[in-house]
Amino acid sequence: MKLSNGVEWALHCCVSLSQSSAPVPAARLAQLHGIPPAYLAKHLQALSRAGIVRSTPGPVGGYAFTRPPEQISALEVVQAIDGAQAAFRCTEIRRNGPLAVSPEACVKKCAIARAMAAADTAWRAALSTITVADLGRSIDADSSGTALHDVRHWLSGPG
Amino acid sequence: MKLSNGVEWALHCCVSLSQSSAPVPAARLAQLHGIPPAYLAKHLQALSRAGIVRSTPGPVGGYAFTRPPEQISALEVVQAIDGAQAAFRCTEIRRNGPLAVSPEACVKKCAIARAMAAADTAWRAALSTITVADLGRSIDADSSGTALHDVRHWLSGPG
DNA sequence: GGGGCGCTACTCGGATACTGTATGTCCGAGTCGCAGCGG
DNA sequence: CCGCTGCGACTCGGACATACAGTATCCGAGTAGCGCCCC
Repeated sequence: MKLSNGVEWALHCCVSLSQSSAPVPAARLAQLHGIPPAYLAKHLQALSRAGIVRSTPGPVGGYAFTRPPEQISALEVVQAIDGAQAAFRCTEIRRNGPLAVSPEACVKKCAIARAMAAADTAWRAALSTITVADLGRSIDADSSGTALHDVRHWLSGPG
Repeated sequence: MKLSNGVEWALHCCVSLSQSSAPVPAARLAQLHGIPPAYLAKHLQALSRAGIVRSTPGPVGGYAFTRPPEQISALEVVQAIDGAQAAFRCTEIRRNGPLAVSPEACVKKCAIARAMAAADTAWRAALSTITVADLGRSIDADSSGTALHDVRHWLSGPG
């Protein structure tokens, strides 16, 4: 099991975006984080499709939030990039082999799928309690309150 | 993010193994679940390397538990197949770009990595509370108490 | 008849191809700002 | 001097290659049981 690399990029970009009221181009976000611009654009498109950010074309365009960062959970960002489906997918092997379970008895998910689903729910619940604004505050605290200011200043500077 | 298919196979095989005191060959487990024998063998090797099962070569050989199923958690099985490392891996992009964080300030994991690690811990905690014996009991309850008996009987039957 | 030995069949284990997803890149469609021109 | 128009540059968006991990398979090494032969 491996989480797409774009998840990390998207979360960092969301924190950066929360520091700018004006739209920020994908290339500028990529430059800020030192990552491939074209590939980051692909992931930002996913955020756009998920309704987390809104894209604006044209010279002063870019990406901006559709809502305040307090209303955007880390779970939303992760699901936008990685998909909402659970990591574990039951292929119903209980219906195979000499002791196959009858289809009528399979209306209920099998115990193994239930256990994995419960773990998945716990994972998503943990992510849903954290907002982009929380992440920004934590990062700011780690840097003694300079990180967010620097980002804000850099984003407002010359392109 | 996608969990290997072998996780499902391994969990089902563990429940089946818990019903046999004698070693069970990989081919027989594959037949019971209707899955590719050669590929299942690969995953059983992983369980063996993790110390969950013990392999015995020879005509009456096969795989058997090293401990009672009450002492084997679903987390152990999942980690044996999928690896113990977390799904999210921080690539430290905060150290890139024009606002790179100094290496001395990176002794602490960044807030985003901490958030993802917390979610991962919740996921693993949920899995660690469930044992192979629990899974067997749940499956048995779903089938009104016939499933485990059938497996036990089938495994003791002719090969 | 009993013990030793060789053979056979069965098991696991790792090395070897193949497929699908994640990664990375590119170019085209659309849009806004700005400069130039006319009134 | 003001408004309109055309151009240009910049933006996103999806379509196109590549690398790696999961999937699937095979054959060789090792072991235990069984039958046979010898004593």
